Amino acid sequence: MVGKTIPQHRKLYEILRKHILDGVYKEGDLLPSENELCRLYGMTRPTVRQSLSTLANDGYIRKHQGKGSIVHNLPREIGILSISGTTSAVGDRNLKTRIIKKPVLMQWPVNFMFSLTDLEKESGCIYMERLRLLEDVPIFYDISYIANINLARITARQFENRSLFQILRDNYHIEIKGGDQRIKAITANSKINRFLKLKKDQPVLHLERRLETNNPALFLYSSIFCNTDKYSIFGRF
Amino acid sequence: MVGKTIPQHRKLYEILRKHILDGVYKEGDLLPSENELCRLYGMTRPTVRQSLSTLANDGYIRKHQGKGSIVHNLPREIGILSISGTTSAVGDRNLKTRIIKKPVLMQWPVNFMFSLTDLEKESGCIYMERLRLLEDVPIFYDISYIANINLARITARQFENRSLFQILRDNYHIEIKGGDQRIKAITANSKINRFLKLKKDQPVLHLERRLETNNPALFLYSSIFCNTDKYSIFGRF
DNA sequence: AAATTTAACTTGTATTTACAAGTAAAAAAT
DNA sequence: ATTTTTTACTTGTAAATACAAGTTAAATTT
Repeated sequence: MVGKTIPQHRKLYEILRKHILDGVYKEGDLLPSENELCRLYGMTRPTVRQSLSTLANDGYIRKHQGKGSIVHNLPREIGILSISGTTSAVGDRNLKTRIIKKPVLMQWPVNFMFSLTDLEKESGCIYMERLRLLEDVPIFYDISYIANINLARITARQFENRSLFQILRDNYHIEIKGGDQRIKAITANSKINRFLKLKKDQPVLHLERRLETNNPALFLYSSIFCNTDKYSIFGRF
Repeated sequence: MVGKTIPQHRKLYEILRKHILDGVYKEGDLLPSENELCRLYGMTRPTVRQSLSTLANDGYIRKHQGKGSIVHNLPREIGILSISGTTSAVGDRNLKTRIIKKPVLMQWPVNFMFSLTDLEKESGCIYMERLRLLEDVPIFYDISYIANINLARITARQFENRSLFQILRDNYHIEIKGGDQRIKAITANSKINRFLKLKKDQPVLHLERRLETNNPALFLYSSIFCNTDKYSIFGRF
């Protein structure tokens, strides 16, 4: 029932993306030509072109008419601007998660940062707070809100060092489709200051994000406080 | 010589985009189906699909298999995250530009924020500083750097209340193709403080951007300080 | 009346074919 | 030797076709 066939263009996308990330194709390299990829992977050109188009959109390559597709695998730093989750952005390697408040079911806050649908308001809100550490240095303080729509037993699950996205995907078949966010520079309150181990009056990046999922009624909200002293937030467009 | 034919899929993209921005299709509306667009504009489905795919990538619509393409024209606030220039992002209406330092040709700063090619280093750098005001409130302090490559007489041009991108497009046929940026929350120095009329110790958003153009050797660099007290930086992904 | 099935839509995937346009290097002419 | 032209690549655009898969509402059955 869950077993869906993965389209060919997606397969090739994943293969090429992995090769780029693994360094098989390096920054500035030309990818094999479209016709060559057709031969190599037994696909037709429109299919290959769809893979390359997605790669270009995601910033992994840049296409040049008459020349080819050039790898553009910049160091991504903390790329949470264009990529869905903190985990996939940084790369799971050195990012640890510490749960500050375990997920609980509660009412939505008054004057919530985004406007909510009636269904969301009725369903109530699953709330949690997590601290994300990069090489044992606290970088993100992450407050998450999800409407309690078809998420049975979620408050009982194990969140430690596991991505929220991963849990939603594995247990509830929920995928992130896109979203939008607002960014501000603020002075943190004492609680954020304590958790992020900030110096006095150190400015903090504040992100308010609304993520859309494959369930049109279900959104993920998060309020993220980010220490940008050592690391930058990085994005491509 | 400059007159290039615009592809059909691009034409349809522009038409639909304009209709969305003008409110012909409103937030939540279904666009005409792909087959209907084929009939309406005399194109085949792959061509129509290319237009819709670009619209979806740019965040104007969201596609749903079996349902259709749904308009997704959120208010974009100050969307300089995903859109190329400050002007196009905010909408030219209320954004004024005040020149602080007129463009001059100079050497690149030592320890420049991005790594430069040898050609860029040799060419020297066109430097300028501008203040951007939204409804007469200073919002952005914008420091721009461009390599002096085929930009004859640029230091003599009129920049007041004209987008840098517009000048480059109109006079030099340079288009922005993409780019990347880093974002930090910082405490501004006294100069930035003065121009942005900040309160004491008010945090400021700092963006360092590198924009790529249709000339593979030419990049636009800018260091932008942004007062996010009243407005947020906005982005879609 | 309610539940189920069917039919008529929608977008998604994929192939095949053809030519246009840009790039770069080899070949030819100067 | 240098310049120009040709050639052989590359990606871009576009059409015609076919079927898969998701959605919705009408038709049918229960």
